[in-house]
Amino acid sequence: MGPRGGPSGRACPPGGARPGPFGPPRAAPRRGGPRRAHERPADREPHPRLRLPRSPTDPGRARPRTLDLRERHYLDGRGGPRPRGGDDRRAARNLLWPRVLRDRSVCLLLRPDLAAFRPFAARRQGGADRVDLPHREHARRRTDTRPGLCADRPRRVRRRGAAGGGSRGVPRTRDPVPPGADAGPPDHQPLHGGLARVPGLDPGTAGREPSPRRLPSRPVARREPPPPRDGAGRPRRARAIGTVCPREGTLLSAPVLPTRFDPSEVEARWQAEWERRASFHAPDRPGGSPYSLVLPPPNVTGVLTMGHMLGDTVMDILARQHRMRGRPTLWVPGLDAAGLATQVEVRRRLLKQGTLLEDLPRAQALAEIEKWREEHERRIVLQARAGGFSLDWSRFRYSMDPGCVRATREVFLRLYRDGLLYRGERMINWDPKLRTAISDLEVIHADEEATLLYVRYPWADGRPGGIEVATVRPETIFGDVAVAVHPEDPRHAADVGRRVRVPLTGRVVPVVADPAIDPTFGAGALKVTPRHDLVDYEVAQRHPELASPPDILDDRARLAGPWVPPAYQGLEIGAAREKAIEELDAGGLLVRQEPYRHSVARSERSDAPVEPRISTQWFVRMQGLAAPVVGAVRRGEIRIHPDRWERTFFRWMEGIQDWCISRQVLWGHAIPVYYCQTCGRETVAVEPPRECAHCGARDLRADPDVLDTWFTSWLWPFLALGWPDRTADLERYYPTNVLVTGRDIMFFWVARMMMAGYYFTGARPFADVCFTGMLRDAHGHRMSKHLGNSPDPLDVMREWGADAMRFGLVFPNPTDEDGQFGPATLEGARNFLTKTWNLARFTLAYVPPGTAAPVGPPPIGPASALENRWILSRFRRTSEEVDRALEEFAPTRAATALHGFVWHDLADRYVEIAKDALGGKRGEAAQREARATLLFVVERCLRRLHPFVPHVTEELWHALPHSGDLLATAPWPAPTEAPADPPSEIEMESVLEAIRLLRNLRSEEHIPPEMIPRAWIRPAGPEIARVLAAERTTVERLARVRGVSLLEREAPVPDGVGSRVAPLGECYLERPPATISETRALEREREKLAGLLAKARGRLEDAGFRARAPPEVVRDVEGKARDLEERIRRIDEHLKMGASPPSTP
RNA sequence: GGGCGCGUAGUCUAGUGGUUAUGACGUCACCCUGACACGGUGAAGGUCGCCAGUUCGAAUCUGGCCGCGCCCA
Repeated sequence: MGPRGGPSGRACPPGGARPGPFGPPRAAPRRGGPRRAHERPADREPHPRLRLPRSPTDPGRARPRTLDLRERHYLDGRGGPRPRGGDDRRAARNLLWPRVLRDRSVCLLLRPDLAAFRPFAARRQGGADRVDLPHREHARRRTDTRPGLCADRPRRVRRRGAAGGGSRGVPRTRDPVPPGADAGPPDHQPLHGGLARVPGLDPGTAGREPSPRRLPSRPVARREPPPPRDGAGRPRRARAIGTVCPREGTLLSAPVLPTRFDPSEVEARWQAEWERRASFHAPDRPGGSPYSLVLPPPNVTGVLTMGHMLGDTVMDILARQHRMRGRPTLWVPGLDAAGLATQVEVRRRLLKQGTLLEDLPRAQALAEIEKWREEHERRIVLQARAGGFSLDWSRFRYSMDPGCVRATREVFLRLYRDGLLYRGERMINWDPKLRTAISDLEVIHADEEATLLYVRYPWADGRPGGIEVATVRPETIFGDVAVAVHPEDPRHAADVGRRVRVPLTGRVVPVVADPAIDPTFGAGALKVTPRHDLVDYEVAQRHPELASPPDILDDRARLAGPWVPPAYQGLEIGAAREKAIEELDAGGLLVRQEPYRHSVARSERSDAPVEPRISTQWFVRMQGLAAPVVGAVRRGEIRIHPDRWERTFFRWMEGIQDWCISRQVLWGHAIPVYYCQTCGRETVAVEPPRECAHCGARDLRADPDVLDTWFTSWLWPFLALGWPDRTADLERYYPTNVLVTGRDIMFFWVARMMMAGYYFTGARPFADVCFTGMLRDAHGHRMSKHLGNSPDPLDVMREWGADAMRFGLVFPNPTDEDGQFGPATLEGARNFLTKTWNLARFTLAYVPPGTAAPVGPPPIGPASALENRWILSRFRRTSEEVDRALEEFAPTRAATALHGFVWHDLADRYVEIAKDALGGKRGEAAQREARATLLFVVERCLRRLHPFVPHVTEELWHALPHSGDLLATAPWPAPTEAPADPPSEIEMESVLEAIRLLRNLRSEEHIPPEMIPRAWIRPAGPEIARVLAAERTTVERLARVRGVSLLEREAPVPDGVGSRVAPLGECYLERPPATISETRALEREREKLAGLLAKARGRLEDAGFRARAPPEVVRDVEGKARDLEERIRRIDEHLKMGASPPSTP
């Protein structure tokens, strides 16, 4: 399928140098103008060998209509004002560039014999629609293409025409890169060897739907590329890397990468390849020191959210980095059944179909839940795989698999035997909707509006008046056993011991004193309802003389029980409350009502108001379990990152309450307790017993309850490795190294895992805990499924790619704080990946065929080019920062360092500076050194970036010379590889500052783009002078100036120049005659410097400063002040000069 | 109510006592420049929440206040 699948586009237009439709408006002055006269017309023509054969399916006709429009425009488009406004532009662009045309990048082979690259071509199958398009068209130009909007084109043309037509401006030579050592025969080894036909490229396992472009069976409707342009009209986008040296006929035979990378294709391919090679399968017998972590098993309740992706990305960064460091690395995936939570979801789904889960027979209900689990497990696994996370899927665990069942029961038995479990009647949180006990942690408190009622409880002895009681829950009045006041409350001192009649019931109860009563609340008196309020319960405990009441609410929170009058029996709370208020009012006992805001406890799962209720449940005694953990964290045996959360952690651990572990729900691990119907005692066993352990009777009844889902989860780090068996994995990979999770489950899970780890294995379950923040959407709102603002990670990955998602998650928001995540974040990440991609394309263009993989930096000495010394030194510093940040669990810092280095130091500065040397303009030795430096730094950047963005780096790494099978298993380079060279950084600063100053002047003086002005610099010191003299050509090229002269200290200021004063020295730039001097910038600069000088002088005049500040600081400030004075003096000179009209240069 | 944390350009963010306060997004201007317009160059934009204190010197340390968030009750 080579030719068919191969590029249908062309590297360069096949036609001759005839004036294309783009020709007249733009090309004539610029390219056809006199300054290009030395070029043969054929220069814009590709070398014959660069021309690609037309694919048989490419008839080379039938131009899309849109392109005709475009053409017409360029033919006749002139005159009129330039349209403004993004919408117009966008509309025009959309009209003219159907998405498929715009987004598909160039895919070119610059080699005629496509057969040699069949694999590559095959992989790019579907490239049929990848036409060689000018989609880099400037937005404005696109606008121009709309008939009638063509507008201002002439304005530009006029200007250019003026510049180009006259003798103004300096002809810019555009020497092509001369052939270097790479001018040899195009026998570069095929890249991507063997990867094209990855057998396991199964979209299912790869977690991604196949891109239609990759479907081989269906030839995509061909889009004809735009007509060949030549000269200036030729769409620039059509350029491919290989054309860097077309004139010499040098062919870089490497398959040219498209200008952007296509994540859907690249990512699925590498995921399949990693899987095929079992790259993430942890060795069963690891040598060296293993690195292990468990994936916090997501709940089958739903699917993965962006929050999961954040944690997973952080874990993957750590895992991949350690794997590259050569440590046998195990990352265990898993899934949590999340009993109650899942059951609630299944119940909700069935309810929509009109079925009540509770009505189904047990087996059928469980089958429904199982169905749910299957569906969601599939989805979750798909999502996790699509992210490219380096999980060892062969070790996948599910919290309800047989091993987990056994482990959970063993743990129960052990705690029971050790006396840490008890069954008791205590006040627990009751969810009346789900009709189960829940733990304290599953209760959410939130402020809600309510009405506070003041109810008069009349004296029992019939005297007038009574005691005023404030309550928001009048319906619980039937459960009252007393009225309580604070013992030191003078208002009620006389009332204690008297008796009152409970309204609506007539029961007589005492007034008691109790210190728990808040005398400032309401009227200072509270009704005591022990069975339905924790505080009241405790009050009642302290007053054993009070009656012990029955429940007044049933398990659905309806009024019931012997103390409830018939009229209220069976009423829901709300109805009962209304009725009570009505009757109290009617009876004249309702003194007043006022609005009241108070905290209401609701169930996390059902959102129903939680009823405190006395109930018989199983509990774990936590205090003994917590003690060793607190000690361990204090000793630093387990470290929490960021460490400020330790305080919160300790506070909770020290006030820890017993854990209610039994749940009255359908789904979960059964409580392994059996009650003997004969002797009444309980038998606890891992395997269901046949007879009572105490009396041997066979009449056993299993406990009907199940265990809290966290009762299994808290075992996860060792359970996932095979505990309680002494498996090989457990031996070798436990304790694990790190746990990464959200802070929201610090108590639920993290703290309990620590307790379980120490108690059951005698060891810490992990050495470090790393908390991630919550994600917020672009508006700053918390991402939640509830709000519907949390996108499905699969959608995000489909649109942006897994790598962009991953990078967007850790950059730029700190991972341990709440971070914003939205399209802007993703766009930034994607742009960075595109930048990296193009940096590699650029490198590829300058890497001679057959270049060996870089083993280390090229030998660099004092004679080496400054930019090479500088970039290596910068890379050294960046590498150190990356390693340090990762060690400190700060992936954001590492990502930021890499982002800044790759984009700004490497791409913006180094590459621009080194272009001359790379192209061979500075001689062969310089070229060799530059190429070796570039290749080394780029290759090492790919390695360091790999844990963050594994797919794109793997792809690029294979395209560049490399040694080894996979980047995923390539060694992590040591930062010390590259030499640190601080002087080079100082020197380069001068060069960069000179460039910046001149560019700045250029911009301020409105120097037209085509003008290359002369420049002068008066360096501030000999060292700067030396550097600038040595790097003069670099400054000239990057600042687009010519003939930089270094002025002596007293040399006069050249005439007709714009000027700038800076620490570097003074810069002057020739300006076009018509330009009026811009003094504003100078004045602004002077103002700023004067402010700084005043500040410095103030400090120097301060006797205290001179006396107490360290001498070096004083010297520093003195130097600074002198420097500032000098610079101000010079600015003043310039301003004086500027006042007189400049002479013509 | 108690505790913890956070307030730095329009937005997000770096910054552990001496910096001309970092970077990104956004804005404005110019530009297709032989890797990249998902790009390049330049510019504008800051009372470092407010008030006091410590210090020769505070975005940075202390206290108070204001605002926001989280956890716990």
